[in-house]
Amino acid sequence: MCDTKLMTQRDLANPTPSVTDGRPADLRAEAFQGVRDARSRELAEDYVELIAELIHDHGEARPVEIAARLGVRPPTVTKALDRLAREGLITRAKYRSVFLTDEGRALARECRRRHEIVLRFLLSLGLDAETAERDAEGIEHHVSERTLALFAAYASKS
Amino acid sequence: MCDTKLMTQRDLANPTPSVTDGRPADLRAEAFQGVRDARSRELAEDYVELIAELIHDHGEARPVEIAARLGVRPPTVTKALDRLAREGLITRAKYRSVFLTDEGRALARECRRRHEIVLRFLLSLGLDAETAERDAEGIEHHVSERTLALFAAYASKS
DNA sequence: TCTGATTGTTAGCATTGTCTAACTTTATGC
DNA sequence: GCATAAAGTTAGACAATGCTAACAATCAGA
Ligand SMILES: [Mn+2]
Ligand SMILES: [Mn+2]
Ligand SMILES: [Mn+2]
Ligand SMILES: [Mn+2]
Repeated sequence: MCDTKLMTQRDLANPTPSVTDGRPADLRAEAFQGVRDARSRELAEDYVELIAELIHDHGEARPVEIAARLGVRPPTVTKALDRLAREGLITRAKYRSVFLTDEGRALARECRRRHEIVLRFLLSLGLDAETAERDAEGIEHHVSERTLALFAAYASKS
Repeated sequence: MCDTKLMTQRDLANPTPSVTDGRPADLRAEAFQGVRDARSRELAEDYVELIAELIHDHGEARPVEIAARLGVRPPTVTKALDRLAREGLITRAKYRSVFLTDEGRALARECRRRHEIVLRFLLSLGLDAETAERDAEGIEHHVSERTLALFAAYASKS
């Protein structure tokens, strides 16, 4: 009943399938896949970057401090650190502080570099420091090397 | 045994607790919380933006097409659409195409606007179209209104 | 050296977001 | 109109990411 104006399938059989605004749907899908990949790396990136920073500034990285900086609860950190250890980015012993592996250190350096380029770029655009830091924290995980190069060029030339 | 050089807790009691590079840890945590919030909205944003686009271009939004564009499997779309319906962003009936609610339409418009500003900005910086589209797809979810304004200004003035 | 405070882990729960396999419904083409 | 193809859903698995409550280990101070 009540067959109002519900459209049925294949209502408007499109002669040019899977193309929108010039780009094939394939490429769109690839873009989305890339974003999903980046999202899956975000957490590890923020953790190793923060751990490196804590080690640099305080000599060590303690879970309680990581939790405070990230704004999450300690058990969340425990679980995340277990994952990072499984992925070979950190080493740790129960109830001790956290260490970066060579791989973790390399990733941390890369993340820090990206973070700083993005942050400096936003600041050089005229953004206030707090908003810049907030936006950079999210954007940093989604900028390609190519974009990063343009950001760096703009920031240094301004 | 083997008590090598493992540091113990409170090794370097820091006199200035919870401050790094000038900003209180609180603000850092807020930034991370903001990124987590943004991440939790990403999926809904991409879906409603895509649904609006499909309705505009093809007259309707079918799950199979959504799946193809996003590069995910149909059951993933079914589940996601159920969530969107629960959140009041879309309406749908089994085996039928998807419709946006007023709220969904408003969100879609907002997302499209952000997407386009970010995209145009990246292009005006000199980025190639494909990379720009890829980066914009991720960045769009992490730009504040303030940053967006600067992006728009830069793009129009270049 | 106790002992209380702090730190960290474990257990268990919820949600999200992805998949495959199997099934159902709808559409298409003869 | 039926048979097959296409689209969509359901069921069930799994990993990630968060939480609280409860317990365990460590540290720090008297
Ligand atoms: Mn970040
Ligand atoms: Mn960062
Ligand atoms: Mn997007
Ligand atoms: Mn988008």
